[in-house]
Amino acid sequence: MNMKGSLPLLLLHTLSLGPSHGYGIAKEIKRKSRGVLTFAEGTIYPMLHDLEKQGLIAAFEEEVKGRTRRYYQLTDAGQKALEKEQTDWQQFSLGVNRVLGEAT
Amino acid sequence: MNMKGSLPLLLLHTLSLGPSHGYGIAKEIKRKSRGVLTFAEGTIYPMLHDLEKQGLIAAFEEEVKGRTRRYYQLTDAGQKALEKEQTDWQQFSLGVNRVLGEAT
DNA sequence: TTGACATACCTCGGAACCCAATGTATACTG
DNA sequence: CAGTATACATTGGGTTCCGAGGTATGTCAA
Repeated sequence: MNMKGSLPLLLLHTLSLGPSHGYGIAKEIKRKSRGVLTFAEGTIYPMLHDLEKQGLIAAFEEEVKGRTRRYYQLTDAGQKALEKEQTDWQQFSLGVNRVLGEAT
Repeated sequence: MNMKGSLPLLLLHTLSLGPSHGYGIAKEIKRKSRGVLTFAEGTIYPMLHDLEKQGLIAAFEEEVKGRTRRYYQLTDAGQKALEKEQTDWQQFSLGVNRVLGEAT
């Protein structure tokens, strides 16, 4: 069980809605979580590189306003990984709530 | 924001129901979470020592069946810390679910 | 009675996750 | 023109967690 690391889940899920780039993903996650989940750039970029190395996401570069942006999109393996991460999260979250909820 | 570490929360909460010892706490958490949250002993004991050093829990030893057991109980500071951990968890959990839930 | 399994404590080394700080460079806005 | 946002990245280090290993006693079935 992976007790920690919700970042891969969040990254994968965000990319499942369409291709995006590091900076944009970070802002999306922050916005949707209403400021609760604010991952630093020093966290996002290395993790993105890691997911790419694992083949869960694929990168392509694109010129936007004279600047090269590095976009990422989910691969098939990434889609599978996302599904696993999601059930893991549900299990984990339910587990914690059960421990907190049950009196004995 | 503390993205990780649900263990202190779980430990503190378990002790808030009454004094217990490392091995027993571990089994309790596993049982209540229905096997989802199974922390290894190599995780539990060092964390217990850490919480004690922080003054959130206090230890006392007791003889049980000819064996010395090291019991822990929540201190006042530990009670406060537990409350903080609980709201942190709710925030975090809600945040993740919001990111996963919102389509855009 | 002997071997297996549960109870109960512990440490060490290392992996994974995450951040702060720092650096680079361009675009927009007042 | 200065400040802020965009956009990428790396380095060093802290925290969290686990696997593997060690020690010792109690219980129960074969």
